[in-house]
Amino acid sequence: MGMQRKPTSFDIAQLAGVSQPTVSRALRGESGVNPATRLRIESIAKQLNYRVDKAASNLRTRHSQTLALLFFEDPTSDDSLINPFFHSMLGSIIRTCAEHNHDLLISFQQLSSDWHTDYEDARKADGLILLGYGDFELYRARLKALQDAGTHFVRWGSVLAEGAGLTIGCDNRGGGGEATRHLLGLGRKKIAFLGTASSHYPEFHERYRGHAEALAGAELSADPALQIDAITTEESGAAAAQALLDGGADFDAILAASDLIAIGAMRVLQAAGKRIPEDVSVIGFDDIPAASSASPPLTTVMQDARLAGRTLVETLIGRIREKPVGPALLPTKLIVRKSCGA
Amino acid sequence: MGMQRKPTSFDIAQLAGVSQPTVSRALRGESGVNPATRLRIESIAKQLNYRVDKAASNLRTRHSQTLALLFFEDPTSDDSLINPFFHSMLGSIIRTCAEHNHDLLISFQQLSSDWHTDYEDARKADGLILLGYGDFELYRARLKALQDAGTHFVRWGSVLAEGAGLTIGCDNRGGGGEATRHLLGLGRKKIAFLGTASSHYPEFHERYRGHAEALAGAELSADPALQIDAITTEESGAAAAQALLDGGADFDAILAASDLIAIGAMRVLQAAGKRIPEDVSVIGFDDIPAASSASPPLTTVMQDARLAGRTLVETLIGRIREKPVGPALLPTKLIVRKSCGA
DNA sequence: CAGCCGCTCACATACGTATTCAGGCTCGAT
DNA sequence: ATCGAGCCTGAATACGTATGTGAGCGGCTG
Repeated sequence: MGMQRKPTSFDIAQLAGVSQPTVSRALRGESGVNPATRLRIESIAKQLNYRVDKAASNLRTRHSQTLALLFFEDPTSDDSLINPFFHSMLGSIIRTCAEHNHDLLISFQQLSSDWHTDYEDARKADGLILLGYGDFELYRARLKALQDAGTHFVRWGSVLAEGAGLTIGCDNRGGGGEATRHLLGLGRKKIAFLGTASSHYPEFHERYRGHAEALAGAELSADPALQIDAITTEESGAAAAQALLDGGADFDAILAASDLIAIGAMRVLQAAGKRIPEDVSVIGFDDIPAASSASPPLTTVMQDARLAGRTLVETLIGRIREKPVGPALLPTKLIVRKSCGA
Repeated sequence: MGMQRKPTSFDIAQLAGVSQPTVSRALRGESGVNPATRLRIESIAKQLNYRVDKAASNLRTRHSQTLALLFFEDPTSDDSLINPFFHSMLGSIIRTCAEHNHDLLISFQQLSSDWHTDYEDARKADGLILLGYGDFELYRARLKALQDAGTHFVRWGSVLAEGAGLTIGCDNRGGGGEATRHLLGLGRKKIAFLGTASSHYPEFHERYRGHAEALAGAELSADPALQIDAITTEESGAAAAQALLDGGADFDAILAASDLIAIGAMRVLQAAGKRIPEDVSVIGFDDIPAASSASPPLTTVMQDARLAGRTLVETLIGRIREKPVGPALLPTKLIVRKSCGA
């Protein structure tokens, strides 16, 4: 009842009439412990509500059974916090960690901080999951440093872009291509792409590349005037759409590099009197929850966030255990809703 | 470059020509260390990329500088994962933890598991943050056990409902009242309440109570036929609205116990040909992101999720440090949008 | 009967840090 | 020169667990 000292394996040992190492072995299910002894120890442990002291255990074993999830963020947005696409991934990561008996630490990181040494070096975690969009060139050096330090980590991003570390990502190129072919199939020929196409943003870059390849496959070519930079926020999408309108170029469809961009763009287009999908077909990317409740409901290239989270965790754990693991390219799926006019 | 052993405070001591305790003192900023010595030690530490071993430090100090965030969930929903209202709270919790130099563990919990002994007893965390809706009666015994065990914890919930532990919550009663008075002010008199009003769900119960009190203040009384149970999902809201329609009772407004309920209900009402807000005014609760992008944009009672997260963390840390902290009742704010017809 | 093996267990120790205690040093005052 | 008062520092130790090593014991083989 009162503020007793937390029971230790020594306490149990004494009560069970054995030594502390035997308690440790028994509770960890090691073989070579007499079944009767084990049972006695387990019973006493349960009765005392004993828990292995994680700190002591970590110190002795030199690992923590803990993964750290690091979100990288724009220092600018102090409010939106987590990109909605990562929300469902987060849930899946949490679940998968629990399945594998790992704890999960979570934190935000500025690209500029010295996160690359803060977790595994301090033995807070056995491995790192890196999440977040942002200028890839800012990561590159850090990733290299991480790898040189022998840190275990996986990241969500562009699998094709060369770069240090184990990367899990979806088939951005294939997804971009499929979306564009769908628009072409609807008879659209002047397709704008909203999203930064620079290689500094490899995922968007690949989506754009798939888009351009699909155009080429239809004997068309990507019009530079129809590509407008945007990062993955509604505001940026709205700004891009406005820029597109202001530019005066003719277009009958939009492929947005993310759903947030698409939603922001639709808002601006509708405010400008464009009907969706009659005047302009719109397709997004990600399939965040807001996509299906947008008006009109947004056709989009789905990334399987649940599979993504699971793959990240299991790949990381595999790597920690020195198993042979490699990067993974996850499939995308076109979800057809009203916004493209199918 | 290679797989060197991780440097320890002994390594630094040797290089600096001092003893290990001096290194520990210097790096922890303890007073009573010669400034020159301290500088030398700090320089060597930085050069070796030294990090204090958290496991050893935790073992020695007997605390972990870590908080654990426990989400309680319906075992049923394996997909939606986290209630959207908690998303922004999560971001704020992560940030506030970082500000106070605490790490954050996060996990999902089934109400039935033995979570109440898994974290602080194992010294994984110094304190617990409990989040989640659910039948309060299922918590009650566990909370009592937690408190009896001397565990440090705070929970988000109904501040008014008696129960063990330190609770932070918003003014559900006041918010419910304000929403209903607003509807009355618009001339609505037959206001339905969608949400479980039972005391098993204290937060909804209080919102309902505020609603009923506001009606009483206008010489009206709450019609039992206009209260329909619902939990905080869109599906449940849709089902409740359908039940309301099927029940045949006349109504000209809806106060939903959460935004998700409101959004689900609006969908059903609109499908049934009701115009919002012309035929039915709708007000939600929470102000999740989807509220402002619903059609029509949803009037709602905002809970300040950012303040909530910050308050939870700071209260918990205060409690861990044995400072005088108490429960907190956070203010709500009515956000008027189109759905109520103001 | 000697030697061996398998089964259980206890002894000793290591993990890396933080903290208590005591001692050496410098400096100024007498 | 002596002494006390700080100021720094080092030696010793504890935190609780996991693991390498070896001991006792009974049974078995040759």
